[in-house]
Amino acid sequence: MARSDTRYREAYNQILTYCETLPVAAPIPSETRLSEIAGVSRTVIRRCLTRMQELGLISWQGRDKSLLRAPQSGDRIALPRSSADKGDLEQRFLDWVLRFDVPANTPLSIAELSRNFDVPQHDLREFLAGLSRFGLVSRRPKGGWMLLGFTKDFAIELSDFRSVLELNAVAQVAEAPVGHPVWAALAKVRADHLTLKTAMETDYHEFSKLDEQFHLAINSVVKNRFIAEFQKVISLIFHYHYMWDKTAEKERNAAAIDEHLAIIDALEARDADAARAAAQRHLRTSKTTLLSSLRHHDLG
Amino acid sequence: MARSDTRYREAYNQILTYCETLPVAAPIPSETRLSEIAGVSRTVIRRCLTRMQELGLISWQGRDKSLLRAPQSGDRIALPRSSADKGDLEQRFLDWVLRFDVPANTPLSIAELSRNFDVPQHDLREFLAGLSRFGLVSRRPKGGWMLLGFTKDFAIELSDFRSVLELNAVAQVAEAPVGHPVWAALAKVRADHLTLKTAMETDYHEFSKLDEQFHLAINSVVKNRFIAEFQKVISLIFHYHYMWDKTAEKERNAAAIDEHLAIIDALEARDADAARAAAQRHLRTSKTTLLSSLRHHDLG
DNA sequence: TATTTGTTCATTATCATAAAAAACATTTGA
DNA sequence: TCAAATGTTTTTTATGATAATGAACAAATA
Repeated sequence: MARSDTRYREAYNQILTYCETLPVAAPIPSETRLSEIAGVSRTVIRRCLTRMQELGLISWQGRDKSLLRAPQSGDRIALPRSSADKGDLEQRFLDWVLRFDVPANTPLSIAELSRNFDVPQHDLREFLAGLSRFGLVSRRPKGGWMLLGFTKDFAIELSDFRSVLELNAVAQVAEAPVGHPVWAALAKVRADHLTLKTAMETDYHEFSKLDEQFHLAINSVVKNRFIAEFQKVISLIFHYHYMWDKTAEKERNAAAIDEHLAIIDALEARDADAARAAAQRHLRTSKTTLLSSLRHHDLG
Repeated sequence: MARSDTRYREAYNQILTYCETLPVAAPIPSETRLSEIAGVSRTVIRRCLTRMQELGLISWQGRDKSLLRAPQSGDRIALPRSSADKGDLEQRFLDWVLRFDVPANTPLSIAELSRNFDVPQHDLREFLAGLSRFGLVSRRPKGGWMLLGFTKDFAIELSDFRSVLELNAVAQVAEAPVGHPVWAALAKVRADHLTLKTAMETDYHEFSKLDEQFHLAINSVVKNRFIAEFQKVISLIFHYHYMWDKTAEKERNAAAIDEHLAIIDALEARDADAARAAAQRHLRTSKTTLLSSLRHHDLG
């Protein structure tokens, strides 16, 4: 069959809502005007008008259209149960991969994913095509898709790439002018880190959020669509791995807090070299953690 | 309708080719074995065998299959005219965008592109979905796609990102061990640069190739799938823009040669700081050139 | 002459479905 | 008997056809 008429249904209800604001017998705006109101083409509007005429809601002859009676809830048209949000797909997909430890080189079934995520097959294909640009999935020779990550090589390369991006960000922060919002953000981050440090014994698992907050602040100075796109994926992957890897979590987090603070210290002192060195130390730790979390998976 | 049977047709011909190596009356291998030979599933193989039986090429009963006569060219099955190569699409698309100066914010018609590039609509959608990860295209609110690049902002961000990647590469080259192949490559690049320099008056347009060669050599030390993926797109874009922007080409190229040589000098001296500084100078020139070529387009 | 509607044409999103793959069950013969 | 082959069923994928939508143009109105 052909495409769904969801657009028409939504437009129809929207036009009804608009008509509710009109008094009975009021003239109805032009088709072009209505199409602007509903954000659809005139074709759809004419379909709406036809139905309204059939229901006796309006009179319509040439360019004379007027409301015959106030629309009622029964006049509305049912919307097909909307499938799950498409924009959310990335998060849910990575969540699935990491939470269930989907191993590298797993064949991905579009049909199955489509069912599980409640998303049309072609949307999934589009999504996977996007991920293949990040080297996370690829097409298989006999058709279908395959999950490539998370091998050791993948983790190493991802970490290295992240380092390149973050060191660049740190360098830019060090050169940010005094009034730049990043300084306020970092001051807040520092305070939150110190607060958590005093309550470390009990709240150490809260660190995950702080980590995100810290890296977000640092990277906020970099206004670059390419970097931003990658950061999204990178931070998701690191974030999830930290979440699920529970070995020595408290010690790990305590160390990370100190590393973060060292970076902030150097930045606030406008010491670019020291900041770079501190960031390098921190990124090396991160890399080690990510790799060891993979090793656990391999063994388990 | 449904998917094409190209796979079957190709497999069939391939099996025929295999059978040509067999003597008449020879037994034919198992279905599983044949499926390995042709690289398809048993379903396809059985379809092939059925046809071969119908043509009287083989006898087939249960697991007894044997060749009745040598296959002839007339036994082969016609292949549908294969549409243009899919892997080549990226190059051709960028070529089209840059060669015809498709302006930013142009709506892209899948139908039209599909005709022009001789590629199924589905494949184009997948391709564009991939590009949207690079911020080159995006989906439009009312459906369809739109070309976003090449605005000034896009060029700036692309250049900046390229700088981040290349400076990282240069730093890694500076630390490469003596026996690393990059040194031989750079020596060759240096020699080629010097050769061109002497013939600059007439052959200055040959520089484009050298530029590619130079940046390829530098980036070859970076083994990283993410960076590699981006470099592909970046180098294509820079490459094409240089090709089409003819203003002051000779002077531009002469200056670039000296900049390249300065970088190589510093690298061979293992002076990382000097190499970084030289690379930064060169990248700044590149950025300026890219931006000015955009400005010309805006005016023309 | 600027809007509005009527009409036609082009494009997109979506689905049904044949082709292909994969999984499972049965048979065969050493 | 059991591994390998075939027979059968189920699942998945790729892809053309097509209704829904958008867009362009022509005619009409006021």
